[in-house]
Amino acid sequence: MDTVESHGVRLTVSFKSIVMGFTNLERRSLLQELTLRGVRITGQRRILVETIQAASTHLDAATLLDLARRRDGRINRATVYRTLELLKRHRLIDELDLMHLTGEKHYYEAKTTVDHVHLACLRCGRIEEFSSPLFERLKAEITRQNGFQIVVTRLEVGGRCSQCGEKSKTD
Amino acid sequence: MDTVESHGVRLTVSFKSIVMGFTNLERRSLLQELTLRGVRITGQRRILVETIQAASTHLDAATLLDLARRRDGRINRATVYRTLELLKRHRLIDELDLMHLTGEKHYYEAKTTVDHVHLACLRCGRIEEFSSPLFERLKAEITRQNGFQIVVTRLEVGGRCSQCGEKSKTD
DNA sequence: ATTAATGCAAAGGATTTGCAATACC
DNA sequence: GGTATTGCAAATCCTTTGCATTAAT
Repeated sequence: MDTVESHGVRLTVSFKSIVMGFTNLERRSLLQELTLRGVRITGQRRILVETIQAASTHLDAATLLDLARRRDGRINRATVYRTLELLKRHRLIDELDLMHLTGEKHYYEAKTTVDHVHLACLRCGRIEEFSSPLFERLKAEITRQNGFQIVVTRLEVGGRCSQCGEKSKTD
Repeated sequence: MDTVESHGVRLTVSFKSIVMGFTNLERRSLLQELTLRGVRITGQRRILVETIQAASTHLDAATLLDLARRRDGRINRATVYRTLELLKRHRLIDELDLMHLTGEKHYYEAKTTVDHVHLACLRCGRIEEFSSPLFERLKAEITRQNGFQIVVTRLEVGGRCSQCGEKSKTD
């Protein structure tokens, strides 16, 4: 169990045991938390939020728009950006660059209950996720040593994934 | 002494002890390392590189252009971006977002010999730098557990600096 | 003489915005 | 009816590119 505070609302959430990998990380329930915060859920907003929640990869704004339009063709790009802004403001999604592997766009994902690292393979583009108690300890140290109250973290690592590392030995 | 790999070339380079204005992190000598790599140093390139090296803050492209133009008014924006690209390719500078505190631009700094964290105060915009053995341990763990060869890391943390944290108690 | 670096202006990609139209309570 | 959300198109911000010119070896 743990306590999270955001916008003056204090929530108690339970953590599941987490190893690693995109799907194994426990994620926030976006609609539920928006409702708790008294945010109105309109038809389009619901579709966008559900699309992010259901995503099995990190979505950029254009992909999110595409996916959402399969459910409602009227959804506009501006609404996508405005909804992302809303979710960011409420700290329900994280914004990533994924080391700019593909241009300057951003990627989004439902926040996980425990922060995690993104490992971006500079060769094949594969993204791995990794959470670790060491990361939590580092955060605690930052708070303690700098008197810095952490709100959001973003740790991205670029390099060679294990597969590409193997391959390159015979390149 | 340290070993660096870039573009398939492995170099052993010596680091000079450089103390910068904003922290006491030791930074790479950009001109020296470019020379070691056989990169031609033209007049404009020298100015741009020296400007980055001498900077006491994280520079965005527009600011770098401004500063460099005080030394040579002919320097063009395209040259700035091309030089930054060159330095990135050689892993001599790090590219930062600083949590997008001010728009979508990037910030650049001469690489430090030891990776560090950027703490961005979401309230006052202050940037603090922080390096820690725990960060090194986390990196080692990433390599060990995922078989991931780290080339570059970027850890940015957003929140409240100690000053703003104090203030907000009486807001 | 050949190759690399630069200037210029235009294009490009991602995101934001002003305002009118629409949906929600 | 009044407020919040959305569509549309244009604007904006940051970065990149094509091509002609200039500099470097």
